Amino acid sequence: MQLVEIAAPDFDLPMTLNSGQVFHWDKAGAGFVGTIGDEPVYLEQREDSLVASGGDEELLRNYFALDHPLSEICASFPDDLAMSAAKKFCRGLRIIRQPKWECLATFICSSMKQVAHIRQIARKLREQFGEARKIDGHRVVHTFPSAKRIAAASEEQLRECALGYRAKNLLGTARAAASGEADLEWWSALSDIDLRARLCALPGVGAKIANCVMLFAYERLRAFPIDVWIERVLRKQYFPRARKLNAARLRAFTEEYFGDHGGYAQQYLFHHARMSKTKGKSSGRVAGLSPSRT
DNA sequence: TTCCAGGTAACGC
DNA sequence: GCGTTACCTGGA
Repeated sequence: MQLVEIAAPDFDLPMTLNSGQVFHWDKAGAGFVGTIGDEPVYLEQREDSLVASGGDEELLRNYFALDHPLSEICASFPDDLAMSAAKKFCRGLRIIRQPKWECLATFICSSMKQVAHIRQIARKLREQFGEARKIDGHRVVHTFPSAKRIAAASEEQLRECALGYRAKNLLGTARAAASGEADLEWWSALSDIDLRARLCALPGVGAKIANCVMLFAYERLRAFPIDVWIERVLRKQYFPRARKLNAARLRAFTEEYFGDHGGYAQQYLFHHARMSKTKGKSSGRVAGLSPSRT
């Protein structure tokens, strides 16, 4: 088999793949199997390098954003307790560059779902509508179905992938993307404001999902998705006594406080909060923060 | 078993 | 504007 080894300093592969930005990588041996675009790939981290079977160096470097100046990005984070703890915990976590349609479609499926379930839905969509590809001639993975392929399915067929009410939204968005009415590639040229507006006009896409897609597929590193995890952290850390704090105010705060790399800061806070919660069984609090009062 | 989750969009005030 | 509610499903 053809192995590629590339230098990958300041990079933590398992953490990056398990941080809730991408949902299709499966553990396999000492590494992971999945796809980058339509390329089937096996990946493994060996100290400061990334070893891959399938895919070339350029593809890997681009997908994992190995060119992001991580230390500079981290240095630009605001200096506070929650941020420092998250920064320490998430060393090597990178915001990757995902294919636009795949990212958009996956996040439409994510609403009101936990990570484990999003993974299941993504897997079913791939198995049902994607194409099988072999890695090293044996291990089979499936590509993510094109917008055209999803658009050709019926809502009923999509519901069989456990999408529930999301099926209608996914189908609507797939049709818009397949017809060219929503030209995801062309949208790269838009400003953050305009891009967000276009995304939010698609069925099943609100502010949160639009921000996820902007961050994970359009490399808009300021985009700051606010979900229930992040909201808990923000409230606890930055507004401990605020009685009323609506979405608009929260958004204004994150925009100003976290700045140009807000998306990275968000991802670090998010991943740290999730991992702290699920690790210590009994303590339902976020590590590094004060316990919640009831 | 029952509850509710990493959200959106429609509705009522 | 702002808060409330229905929408599907399966894991805890």
